[in-house]
Amino acid sequence: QFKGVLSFDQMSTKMNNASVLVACVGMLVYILPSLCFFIPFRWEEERYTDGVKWKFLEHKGPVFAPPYEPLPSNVKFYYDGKHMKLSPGAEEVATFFAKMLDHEYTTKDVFRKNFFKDWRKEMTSEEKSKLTDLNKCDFSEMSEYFKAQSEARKAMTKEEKLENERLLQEYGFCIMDNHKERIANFRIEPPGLFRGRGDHPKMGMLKRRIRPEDIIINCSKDSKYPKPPPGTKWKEVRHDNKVTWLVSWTENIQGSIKYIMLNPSSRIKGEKDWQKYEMARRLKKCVDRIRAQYREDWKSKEMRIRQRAVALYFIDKLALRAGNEKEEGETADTVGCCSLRVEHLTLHQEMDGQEYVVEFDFLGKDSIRYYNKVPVEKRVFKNLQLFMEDKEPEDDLFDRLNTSILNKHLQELMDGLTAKVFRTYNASITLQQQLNELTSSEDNVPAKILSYNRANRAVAILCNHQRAPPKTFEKSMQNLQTKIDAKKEQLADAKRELKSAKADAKVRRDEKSKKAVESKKKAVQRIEEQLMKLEVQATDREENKQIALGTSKLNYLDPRISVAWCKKFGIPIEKIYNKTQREKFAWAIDMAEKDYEF
DNA sequence: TTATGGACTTAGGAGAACTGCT
DNA sequence: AGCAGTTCTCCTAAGTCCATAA
Repeated sequence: QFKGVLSFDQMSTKMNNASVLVACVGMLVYILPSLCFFIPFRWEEERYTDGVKWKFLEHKGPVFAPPYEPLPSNVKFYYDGKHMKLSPGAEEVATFFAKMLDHEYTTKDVFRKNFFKDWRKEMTSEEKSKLTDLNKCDFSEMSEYFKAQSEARKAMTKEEKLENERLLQEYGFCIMDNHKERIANFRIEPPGLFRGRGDHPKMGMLKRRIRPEDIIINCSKDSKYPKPPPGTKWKEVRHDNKVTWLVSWTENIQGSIKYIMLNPSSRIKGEKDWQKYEMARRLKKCVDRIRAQYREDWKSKEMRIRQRAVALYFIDKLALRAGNEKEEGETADTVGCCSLRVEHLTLHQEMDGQEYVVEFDFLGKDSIRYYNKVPVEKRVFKNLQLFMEDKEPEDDLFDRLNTSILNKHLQELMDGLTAKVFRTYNASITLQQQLNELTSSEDNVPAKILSYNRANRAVAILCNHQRAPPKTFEKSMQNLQTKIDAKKEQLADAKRELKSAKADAKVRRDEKSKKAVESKKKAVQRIEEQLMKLEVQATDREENKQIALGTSKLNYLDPRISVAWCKKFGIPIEKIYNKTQREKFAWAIDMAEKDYEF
């Protein structure tokens, strides 16, 4: 259905309404084959088939990390209390460690062990024989030096900004099929020490410097190829128009490939984003059938089918991720639905007055903890007991299931359906329902925005999008409360003044005192509004303490729902989406009318 | 059937930039 | 102007899912 989508070429430039209309009609038409003769000829040339992503691609290549600058001779390194001059290679790696000294992970055993092992590889044989114990290394002068440097840099940011702007203009854009597009990450990742998330077995390892010889360039044959820095060569220049990346290289920690790709505002990303939400809307149409199906499958004679059905129920109900298998010892120990282990669930026949409660406790993506107590249907509960029978805690809960089996099944239920579509679907439908429930047209703008944030928050909670509470949270809450108290006093004063003005006006009965009453009334009103705004702010912030709204907003919520909501309730779109977000969602902003339904 | 590679989306944190207040 | 607090942008790790090889 979504193969060879229509061009969004109008998205990168400023769309005019007429072309948007054409685009919308075009899309609609593409979805309804019966109207195929309607496909405007102008799309013909830009609609690709067979996985072709572009016809023309030209760019300037990546920006490399600045070369290493040796430390000034007065910044010293000490081993066992004695000054020691390091070779340039060893010194560079030492500075990576020194820059992280304030961070907790430099105290972790695994980090130190990995770092020291990789550092020794960069040492001269003489250094290697001398430096045998990391605990005897003193990086503090280096650390101080870098702190001073970053202070100094703050003072001269003007020139730096200018240089950054120049680099952006020169390397930050490419031409893809007649359009100048912003590149997302045109800078090559600088060398440093790898910091995994959570309990990562490779934390502290040396991430090596990427050279032109490591780089594969992708561009069209008939474009001006990017030039490698003088005296160097690219690893390869290829012309693969079945992929969207411009530059790639292999990273040395996991051996995986890294890419330079386009910004979310680009046609190629926007189009994909739109397809994602269209897929979720297709799921909406058949989700009832699928739910009925998996409930039926809970009773299956076959264990693998029961497991599949229970896993799918979790993915649907709890918005869990699919849960691919991971290579042990290569990454932090995290799981998703299909990779859940027995130790991650506790079954409670009865808990807090509810029957059949499942307690989940596991680390998910980015080692974020998922903790939830969920009442489930009796049949699910019984199945879980069955799956857990005679197993060790570290055994797989779904031993007859993996993501590939699950996705194959989903594919049969609906063309193009995979596990992650459920997350998108449930997130978007939740936003829409919550907005319908929470928004009142009588509310003023800040109250409506609070409702929006609450709807957004419901989704973030569903998807378990957490953040570390800001370090200054308690204090800033207190400050806000102080402000509110002050405002309340101010309001009381204003009310008193209004009262006396009224009394005054009753006695005097002249124009001047009437006017005074009016202006006092206005003042009271204004202060009331300000107070209300502050209180709303406080509520919003308190509720948001540990919740990250950004991820769902950016990746799970069909932007057309938000755009429609803004139009319906007269909220300026700027209150919901900042500049970057508006660029990313340009297609939705121009497409969705106030009656859009997900 | 499983393992591996490849391409792409999704994720939270760090630091820069901005805003509003005194 | 300077500061504190908030918001935005950048960074890159960590997922998903598909294709292909063994």
